This record gives sequence, structure tokens and C-alpha cells, in this order.
Amino acid sequence: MQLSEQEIIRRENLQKIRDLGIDPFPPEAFEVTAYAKEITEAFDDEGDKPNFQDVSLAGRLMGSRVMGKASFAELQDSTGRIQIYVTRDEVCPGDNKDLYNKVFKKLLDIGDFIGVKGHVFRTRMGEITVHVKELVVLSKALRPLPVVKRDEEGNVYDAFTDPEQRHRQRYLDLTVNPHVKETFLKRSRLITAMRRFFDDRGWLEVETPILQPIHGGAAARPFATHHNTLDMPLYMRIANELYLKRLIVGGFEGVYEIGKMFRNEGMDRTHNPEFTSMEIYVAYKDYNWMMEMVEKLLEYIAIEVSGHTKVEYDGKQINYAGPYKRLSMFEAIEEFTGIDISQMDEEELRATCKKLHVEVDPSMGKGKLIDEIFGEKVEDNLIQPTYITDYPIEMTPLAKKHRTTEGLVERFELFVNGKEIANAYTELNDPIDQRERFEEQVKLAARGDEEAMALDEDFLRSLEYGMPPTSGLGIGIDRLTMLMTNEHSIQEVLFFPQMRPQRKAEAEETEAEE
RNA sequence: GACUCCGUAGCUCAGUUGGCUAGAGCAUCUGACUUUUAAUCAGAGGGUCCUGGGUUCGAGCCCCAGCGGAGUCACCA
Repeated sequence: MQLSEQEIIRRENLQKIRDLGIDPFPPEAFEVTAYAKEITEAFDDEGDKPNFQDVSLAGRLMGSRVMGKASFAELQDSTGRIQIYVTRDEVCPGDNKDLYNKVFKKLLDIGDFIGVKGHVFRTRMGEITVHVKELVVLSKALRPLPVVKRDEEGNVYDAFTDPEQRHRQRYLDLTVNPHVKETFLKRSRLITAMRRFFDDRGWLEVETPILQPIHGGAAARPFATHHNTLDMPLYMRIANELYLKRLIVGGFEGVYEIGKMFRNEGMDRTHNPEFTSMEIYVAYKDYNWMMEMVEKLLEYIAIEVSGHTKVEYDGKQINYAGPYKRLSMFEAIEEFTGIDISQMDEEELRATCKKLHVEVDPSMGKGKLIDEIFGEKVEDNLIQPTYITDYPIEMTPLAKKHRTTEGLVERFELFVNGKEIANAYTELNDPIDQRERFEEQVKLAARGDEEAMALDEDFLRSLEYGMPPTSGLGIGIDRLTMLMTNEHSIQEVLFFPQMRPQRKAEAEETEAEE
């Protein structure tokens, strides 16, 4: 491996620290008693006795301003940065000044972990600072960190911005770009809030198989794998719906799962091959109840994550306080095109598509044609949270037929900022109807539809034993996180988004070793 | 999968119509400095110009192929 000049110098510094009898990677725990954010927010030197007079902090050294016998430096811990003040004679009370003159001034580099003990004071310039009495090396960094600087007005210099490097080396991104950490803290708060909301209502968090012999529950191409001992193909799940419903059959009244799904399809700003979804099923409910539940859920999450029901996205204020506007698919199309398609047959729909300049192909059936019109003419207009209800039966094989309208199912999707973020049904629990719907899917598959659902005989058997009336909901956690954090790419809300291997040569070497 | 744009120092970026030894700021190194704030001042070092071919007297720049990324579209919950 070819080392850069800076890497060579850091390795030399590492050895020099060892030569001074200091372990640059000490095994002992270091007791932390205070954090940067806590100190900068709560330090009080107005009264008789300033607080934080005996603190111990640990973190990375992120820059230093050395001036002879006294220096200022930046310490960055898990909560943020704080200035530290280090003087030679306090850090080195005896005759040996090596710790200051050699270790601190020369051998420590940006990125090294150090621990400091001392008291907090305010400098003449007004900055809250830790006056260091003891300093220890906790871990040496051998590679130079990107150095991002900010001036008083908050202007950023030499930002670490290349998306490729940021995503491949997320640890660097997290270290030098504070906003990134904030996004992932919000993601975590979002999931925690959602879990608490469900747990408080007595619904049970469960886990269902990720490796599935039949990839059911959604329309998507799967990742295929193989189990050696069983000598059988297995698929990474594209959905967990059919397993969660089996648990409702088994007698749980409410079950939910937050977990990864895998779809072997294109990648772009809103799609990663693995993504996190939340699915919940509640017995004795229908989709009308579910709409009210989702309103409460999102309002709760918005407040927990950002403090308000109104969250800015893309320069727009999105208001998550319910109730949300509800439009049937036909009403929505009529609202944005002026055309009532509810009574049209396939030929009339085809003519309407042509009139609206919506591209179609001959393989599309009635449901697909309606979906195309909706996607082209309506979706982008649904900025504030809006429910679209009552979808054509052809595209929704797991939802119950509409209670009043022939040809529709009891389904809704929630749209925010023109994107679908939730999907829910009054679940189909009639096993005979369900079998017929699966058989339709099998016919589609025979016609070459790679995404048609497979027939799951065991799932049908479970329904035949009886499933209570149930409503189910799925929410894409990544996309909801994007909305709550004002991020525009799914890569910004995943720690490690999928990327191509960096070098072909390296990939070939790895293969050769196997 | 198609098209467009991008790839130069650890980081952010210049680099003219193809023309001397490829530049800047920060970072790094040497020195000065006991309250600094993007610390400052003086000096120094650091390059697989993404990779491989080609055109040319001469390529960071032009051509071809490849690798990686970003965007748009296609596909898709």
C-alpha cells in the first residue's frame, strides 16, 4: 500500500509517542463526566460559583491553535464541539515538559481521540472553554480527516461534499458534517416514536422470516438465494404481509414489524435495494379506522421528531395534523383532469389516455390504465397529506372488495409531497375470493408479468381456518424519514446505501480467494 | 438499461486554442508566539491529472474503450 506523506508522518508520530512511554491505544476505560453540548448550553459563570469546575471529557481533537506555551484546540465528542485551553506548565507540572512540547504540540494530529480533565471558564473573547489540567491520549488516527472550517458567519470552507466519498466512508461524513448525524438521530427518534405509539395501544412487535420459499405479499422482483442443507431455493422477502396475517389468524389482535425488505429492481433517489418498512395488522378494524389511526400516528411522529405538526419539506410547510383530505381515485382524477372515468370501459379509458397524452401500451388492462392516468395527472398535486381511496380490483389482489362499488377494493394510499408513503387495506379474509385473486395473478405470470404474485397455498389454508376482519397498513420508513428530515435522496437517510464496488480489481481478488 | 454531466494533492477547487518543471486555499512539515476563533507571520515538502489504448513533435486538455459517481428517463411501491 502506498502511503501519502501525511500518513507516513502520522505513523512516525505514533512511534514517537510509544518511544516516550505513552500507549497511543491504551486499554483502560476513560471516565467521561460531561459533554460538549451540555457544557456550552448550561455553563453559568454569572453567580458566585461557576459550575462545571471538575469535568472530564473525551473525543476527537479537531483542530488546534498552538501559541508557544499555551494553546487552544477543539474537542469534538458525541454531542458536538467545545474549545479546550491547554498550557504547558499545568499539563506538565514537573520538569518533564514532553507531554506538552512533544506530544500535544507535535505528535497529536487532527482526528486523534484524547481525554481531558479540568474546569470550565469563559475566555476574554467570550468562548466557553475547558481549561485542561490533565490530558491523555486515547487513540491515534493514522489517516488525515477532511478538515472542514467554519467562520463566524457560519460560512463553510472546504466542505466534505462528494456524495460518493460521503456514502462510501460514512464514518467520515458523520465525523465532519454535523448535519448528517442530526438526520440519523431524527431517523432513530422516528422509529422509536412509532414503536412507542403501537406498544402503547397493546399491539405486539413481531419478527417474521426474511428468507422465504415463496416471495409473496407484493408485486416486485426478488433476490434469489439457495439453502445448501435443504437444497432448495429461497428468496429474500419482498414483503411480510402474508406472515403477519397468519399471526392474526393465530389469534393476535394487533401485530407489527419494522424491518428490511429486499427488491431486485432499479435504484434511484427514492429506491434502495434494501429498505425498511413498517407493516401493521389490527383485527376487527377496517380501512376507515386505519385512516384515523394513521393521522394520529403521523401527527405524533412529527411532534416527536421535529417538535411541530408542521414540517418543512422542499420549501413547503407540510402539516401532519389530521384529518387529512380524502378523495377516491375516481374523484381525484376528476378533480385534476375534469373527466369522470368511473363508468368507462377499457376502450373509453384508452381513448381518455390518448386525449390526456398519457402513454399506454396494449398489454395494460383497465386497472393499469387508471393507474397511469393517476400517476401522470394527479400524484404531483398531492402536496399536503391526502388519502386516495378505493382502487381498481385488478392491481390489488390482497384487499377486500369494496362494500358498495363493483370493481373496486377497500384500499387507501397516503400521499405527501406527491409521493406515496403509506398503503393500507381492509384485508381480504374470504379464502375463496383470495384463491381466485391469486389465480388471476398466476395467469398474469403466465403472460410474462415478472412481478405477479405467486400463489401461497399455506397462506390460503390459514385463511380457510378463519381470519377475523382486519385492516393492514404499510409505511416506507426511509421515505417517511426523508419527509421528516427534509432530505431528497434515500441515500441521505441510509447509513450505508448500496453502491457499486469501488474497484473491479479488488472485487476479482475477493472472488479468487473464495 | 438509455442519455447528459463529472473524475486534477488528505479536503475544496483553478488549469486558456494541445505548448516550459501542473497551480491556489485549507491540511502537512520547520521556526516564532501565554486568551486564540477559518489564529497570525516566515519558509518547505506533497501529484498514478480515474484506468487502458490512440492521434500528435508534444495530451490534464482531443479521440476510443473501460471503471466509478451525479442527474434525467425507463423500470419500480
